[in-house]
Amino acid sequence: MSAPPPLLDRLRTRGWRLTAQRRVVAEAMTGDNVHMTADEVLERARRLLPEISRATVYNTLNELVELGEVAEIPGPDRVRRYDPNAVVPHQHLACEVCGGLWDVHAEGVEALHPDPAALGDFEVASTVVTFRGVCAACRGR
Amino acid sequence: MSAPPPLLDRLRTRGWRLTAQRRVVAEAMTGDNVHMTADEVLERARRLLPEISRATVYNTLNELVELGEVAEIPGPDRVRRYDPNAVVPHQHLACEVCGGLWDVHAEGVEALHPDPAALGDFEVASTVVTFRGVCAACRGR
DNA sequence: TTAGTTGCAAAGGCTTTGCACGCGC
DNA sequence: GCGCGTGCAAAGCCTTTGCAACTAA
Repeated sequence: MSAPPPLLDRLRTRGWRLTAQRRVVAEAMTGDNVHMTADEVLERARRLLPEISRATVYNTLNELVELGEVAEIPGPDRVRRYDPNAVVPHQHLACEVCGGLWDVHAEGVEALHPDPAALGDFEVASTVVTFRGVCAACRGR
Repeated sequence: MSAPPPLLDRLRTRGWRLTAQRRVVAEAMTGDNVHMTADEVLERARRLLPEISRATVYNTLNELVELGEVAEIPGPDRVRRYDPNAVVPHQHLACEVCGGLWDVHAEGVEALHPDPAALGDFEVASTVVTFRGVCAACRGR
């Protein structure tokens, strides 16, 4: 059925100061199965607002991450990717060759718990599951 | 009791060309101090062989990863960490504040499988599970 | 011998920062 | 008007690379 409220609506509600740049970044992040690098976000944002700067895209992405609206995904390469779908729990397929990322669902994630003995005073906030391997495109090469 | 399965022996068997530098990197990776950054490996290696260069440490670590003897762990920060324990499956606790990593074991990892419908032609090689949160030391601040 | 390894320094790629100007509220 | 947001360029950090000298097998 209906998805959670659009990113921009959620942000407005939270009193986020709205500028053309921020709107455009949020718009660039909208959509399904989107896992863009900061550079890809910049590229998309520039189609809507050509004067936007790289620094602003980085600033805005970092804020969205801090607000918990967007998730930062560490992948096999060192490039950060951003997942607008932070609200809906899901897992990822990560290609070790091209660094690409795709959403996937897996069962049993909630059942995973670290051994309490080894946990000590570590406070777990989230469980990240990633299936690493090689994507179809990279296998063809 | 029995000596740990020496990384160096495995490598020799595989026809790895053995140099002082490589031996020292392998030694630096041995032990319980298990999730070092390249810089930390360099520091330890230098205690044993002061002339070793940073580039050689990077080269050697990358080789060990390619050989499957060491695992590269992507964390919340962009710094790569190296896990000599690649042979024994285990999971990690990752501190989002300081970037620290600790081994932990969790049950049910083998039972995780991505939804085949979304998998397509992606070939899964391994399943990575990380519990993200805040470590005891960082919570104290 | 000789192919593979090392060290140095420089380059590379991604991200952050300092500061002056501009704009939403 | 005030204070936060933006843009630019430069710096920062981690990692890789080019190349000449060296060395294990």
